[in-house]
Amino acid sequence: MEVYTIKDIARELGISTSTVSRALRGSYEINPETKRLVMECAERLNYRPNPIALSLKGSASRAIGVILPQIANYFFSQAINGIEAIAYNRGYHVIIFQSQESYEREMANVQQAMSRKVDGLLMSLSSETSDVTHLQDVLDKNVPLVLFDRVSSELNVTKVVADNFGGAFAATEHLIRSGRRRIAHLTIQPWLSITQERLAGYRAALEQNGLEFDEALIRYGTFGPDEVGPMVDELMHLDSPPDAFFTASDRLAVGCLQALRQRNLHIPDDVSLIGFTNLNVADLLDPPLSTVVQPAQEIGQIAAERLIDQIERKLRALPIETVRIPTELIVRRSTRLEAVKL
Amino acid sequence: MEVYTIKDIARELGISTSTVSRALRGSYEINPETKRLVMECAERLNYRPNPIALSLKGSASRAIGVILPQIANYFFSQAINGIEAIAYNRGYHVIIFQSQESYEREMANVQQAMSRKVDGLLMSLSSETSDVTHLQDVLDKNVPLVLFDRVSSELNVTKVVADNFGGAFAATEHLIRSGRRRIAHLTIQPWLSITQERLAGYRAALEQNGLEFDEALIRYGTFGPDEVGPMVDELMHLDSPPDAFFTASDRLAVGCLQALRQRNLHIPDDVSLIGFTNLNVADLLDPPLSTVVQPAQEIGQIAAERLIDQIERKLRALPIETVRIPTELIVRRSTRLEAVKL
DNA sequence: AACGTTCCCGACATCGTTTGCGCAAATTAT
DNA sequence: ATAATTTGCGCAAACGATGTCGGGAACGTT
Repeated sequence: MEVYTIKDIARELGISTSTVSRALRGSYEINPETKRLVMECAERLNYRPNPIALSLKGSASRAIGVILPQIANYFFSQAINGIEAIAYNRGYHVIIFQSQESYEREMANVQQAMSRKVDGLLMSLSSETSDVTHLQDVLDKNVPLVLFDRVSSELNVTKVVADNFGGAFAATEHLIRSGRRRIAHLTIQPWLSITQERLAGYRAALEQNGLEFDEALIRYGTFGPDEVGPMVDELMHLDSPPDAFFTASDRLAVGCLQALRQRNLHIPDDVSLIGFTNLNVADLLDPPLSTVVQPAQEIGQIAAERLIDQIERKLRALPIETVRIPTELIVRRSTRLEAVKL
Repeated sequence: MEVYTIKDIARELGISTSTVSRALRGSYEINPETKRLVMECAERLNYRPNPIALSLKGSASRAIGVILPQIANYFFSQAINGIEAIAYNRGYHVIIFQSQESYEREMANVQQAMSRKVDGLLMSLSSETSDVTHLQDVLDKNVPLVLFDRVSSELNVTKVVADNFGGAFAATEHLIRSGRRRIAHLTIQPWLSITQERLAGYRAALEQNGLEFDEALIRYGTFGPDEVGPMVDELMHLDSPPDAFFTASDRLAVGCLQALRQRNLHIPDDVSLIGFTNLNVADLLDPPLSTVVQPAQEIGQIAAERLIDQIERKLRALPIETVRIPTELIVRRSTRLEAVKL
């Protein structure tokens, strides 16, 4: 388990380190025979180039940085899984940073990732982030950047997102078709791309079905603890309370389910509930929760692929684009009114 | 957002880099006035030492490596959360590696972590790992190592674990007290420390309550997909089938719940179910799931604290010990027979 | 006046690797 | 046979920071 350097190989073979280095990277100006010897020796000693030294030199560190709000979250942990799988296959390490939904920490994370000389950066923005100059700096330094899930329209980079509009549209339309008319939407910070897209899908479904969009039915969460209960209370005390809840995240869906049950509101008799979530136990809940599933792992995989493509073909600029992954509507009992009649 | 080096400060102040370096680390042999100037300049330029260069030099990299089987797992993602919180507070970065339950990958991860010159290593063993010489190598190189959750008795290092014996004992006793006599135990690979401890707790509870330990009621999972259904089928076709299931992990608990429901076995009328899990939606399941909760985040925190303590007080060897964090039994409807009578 | 101490600070080597340049030997062209 | 080219390889300088020397200036001591 000793760790050998290029020097060891050089000494072993009685040649210079430059020659070893060039031989290992297959330079044309090295004698094929020498190359063979070097390769053989490197193999024998189980030589692995020191990533630290490489990074310091400014060349590839074969590490990509991932900055996201929270690891302990169904969506993100699955996304990381996808990222890690691709990165591993293509020979990259993943260095993970959590912004904890803080703009401050996100900026610090970016700086640290840069000083660790990552070859590229994969990010999902914190909920506090509205200014993206720290990311523009990354781009200015020519470090590839791919955004996923929570993206910013102000940056001209590749983005990988779920079809938030389509998912929200489908969820809302499903609720309308099952007879709901007052559909509340619990969502997160309004300036986030995903919030806006989901809200737009929700609104479009309402309007295309001849229903009025009512701002009073929208609630914006802040990732605080136990914030869903009060929101539900407020909504249920409206003159015209909601008959359905459409939530925009894992946490909100679970919180809402909990709040509704605590208040003895029966689902789906009193109100329907549908979530935008990656909860893999959704069908084991009481009642089984209808959801719009976003393929978190796939989003992570595609984001990682795009990033590594960019890293490796730096010269030939790859097209900047927004990849939109379809979501899937899964109807379960929490929105299935007929089921109640059984 | 420019990034400055020690050279920039040296040039700015017309002094040498050595002086700047020493001034920054408060060496006694630098004129207080010079120190002040350097500090001030560093502050002004927002100087941050380059972690890569530090690592190369062999000194602290202020990064700790975390190697664990899977990120997308309730327990581990919460543990990472705890680790990251402590690491961040104490100025360390966290580099995460997933072994994907593979011994091969775990060894590769260890090598990579070492070549990235992490200051210390935090590990939970893959389910394939029985040989730990790769970790002994780490210790031989004087790199601090702390194991958590899945630990090995063959290594003389600090370990942080849940009270697996106590938790299993409590769960089993609870089942016995509620009238169960044939308690099946679904667990994971038998050579893992947590498996053995939980099994021992289960067995002790049985024997102290005058019940026979029956090997036929034990099933060992392998992290394969959909493996729980067949296990349940086998058990229910025994001459004397179980009247309760005690599962050793998140995945098994959820899988078991699903399997039992698919087979129309009513919980807890037909069989009770209790899990050893960190599922935070356990009380929203149908039925709400009794669990032994292990404080994943706390385990992560304590492990990180111990590791960083070891890193920073390398000289004075800290005591090696096994920290055992209490678990908590939470009884919900899945094991509450009386509740059925409502 | 000559010597020994302190006090500050700079030159240089170092970590592992890459890379520009140059140099000798081997090969080809004249 | 001499000149021009090619081939194969080594030297040394970087990357950013630290640490080992050692040296000059300003003291105090005989």
